Amino acid sequence: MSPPVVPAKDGDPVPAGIRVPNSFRAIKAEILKRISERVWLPGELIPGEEDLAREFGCARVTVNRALRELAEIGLVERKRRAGTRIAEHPLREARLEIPVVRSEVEARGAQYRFSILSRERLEAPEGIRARLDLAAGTPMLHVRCLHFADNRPWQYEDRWIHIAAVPEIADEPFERMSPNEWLVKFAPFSEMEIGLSAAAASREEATLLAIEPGAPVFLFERTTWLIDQPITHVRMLHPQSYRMVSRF
Amino acid sequence: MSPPVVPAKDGDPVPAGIRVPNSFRAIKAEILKRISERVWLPGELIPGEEDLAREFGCARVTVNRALRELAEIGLVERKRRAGTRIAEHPLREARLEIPVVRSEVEARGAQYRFSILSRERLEAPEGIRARLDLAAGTPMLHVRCLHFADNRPWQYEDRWIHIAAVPEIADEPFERMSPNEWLVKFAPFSEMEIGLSAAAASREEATLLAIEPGAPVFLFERTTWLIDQPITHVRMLHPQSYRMVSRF
DNA sequence: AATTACGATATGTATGTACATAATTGTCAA
DNA sequence: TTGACAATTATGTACATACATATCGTAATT
Repeated sequence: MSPPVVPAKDGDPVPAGIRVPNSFRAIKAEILKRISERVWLPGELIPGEEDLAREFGCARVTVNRALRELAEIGLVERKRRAGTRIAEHPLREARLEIPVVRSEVEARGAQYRFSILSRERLEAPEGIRARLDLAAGTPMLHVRCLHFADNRPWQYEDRWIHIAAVPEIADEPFERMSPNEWLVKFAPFSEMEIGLSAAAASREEATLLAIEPGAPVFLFERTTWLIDQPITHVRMLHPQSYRMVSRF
Repeated sequence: MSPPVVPAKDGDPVPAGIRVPNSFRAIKAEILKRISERVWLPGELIPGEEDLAREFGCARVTVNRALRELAEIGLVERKRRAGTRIAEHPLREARLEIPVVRSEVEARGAQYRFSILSRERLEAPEGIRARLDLAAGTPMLHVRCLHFADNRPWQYEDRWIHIAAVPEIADEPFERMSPNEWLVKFAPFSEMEIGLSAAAASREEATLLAIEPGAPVFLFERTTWLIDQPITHVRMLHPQSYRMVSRF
């Protein structure tokens, strides 16, 4: 079923006052419904904006917005001349919240504490520089930090910060706030790349995390930029017991 | 610096033809720039849409769209009456694409192949039942499957399917399509829970993935529901070389 | 003092219109 | 057959305008 969302007349200038607000949401919902009820099958071309607008009794722009937002979450695919079609592989995406370590630990009812292992200004190694697209000799801050939950190692953090992008950090001692928290608070970013993988703990990492060398660790890497200015690259290592969860 | 994005006259009906397209992107960029250059600091209230529209020489709706999209990625916070302010804690979330194994392998330029290790109808063990919230005795389909990239083991999949939720699957031999692909194609879901962790390969898993027992593996678990009907629970095991990436 | 009512205000959304842009299709010529 | 080039078309975006809605401050009421 698909009753017109708006009972408006057809093409005449609407006499102001009978507009139905929020209809782009209603249209979004209706389209979603048609997808889930298999009225429109994956891969199928759906009617054009003009047609849908006529069917729903609303403006084309309104349909446009509904479809645009559905395209954003990957449920439909749109191409100019070609039209809109239901995504073949509803390329679903999970939303992973990027947590502040402290909140994450505290959310589990554990006591949070961190300790700075090292903090030095130096040039980043080739690999890091390449990832951040920075020239040799760029001054960077290297901070290594251990996070605890109830005094048990929770995360080992190895971070490189592009000082020029966050000049205030040069004098930050990280006594009260971990680098993680500091950056979240004072260094906004617009782009981010994350990588998730499993790895075997090196001898040093194993010692720090109080596990056996070679034991599996969960590796979470993150690089962030503001516009195109690299900010920081961080490797976060968790012992095997860690589990990242997301539901939606 | 902030030259007006559009050189349009002030308030008179624009004589059609001198509009600047894409200006909402330009405005977005300009605002991002001001954030990154700390013209506007975190927590600060920025001018209203009306003001910005006047400054940029464009329509309020255009500024609205720019700001709306910035709010979507969490860089600014907007409240009616209260105005727009730069986000204090750009509490961001990463979007992890949930791929179809085959596409994922092929996207890396490798050749995809899978093989079914086992396929049996039986009752699920307690742990799985609990996770899916199903009663003892519920008939389920248990499928174990190995996915290859260029003939090297890529993923070991251990899946439980709630037959009542997807009755058509009872007779599916998975000869041409892997369970993963079949479900993606024919079993829509509305809710999903994913878990990411690192683990040590058991002897059996190690044999299947052609790695050493105890070697680190990347474990990706997923449970899906349609409304509140459980569909499937799957454990996907990747050898250490696997890396899940997301950028935006 | 606490509660309620109300007006002011910034953002939110809908509409008709106009033009922009990408991609497909058809046409014609080499 | 092929390559170049238009014509076509669906989506993409801009704008002026109008109304919707949430929420803050303030004034009136309890």
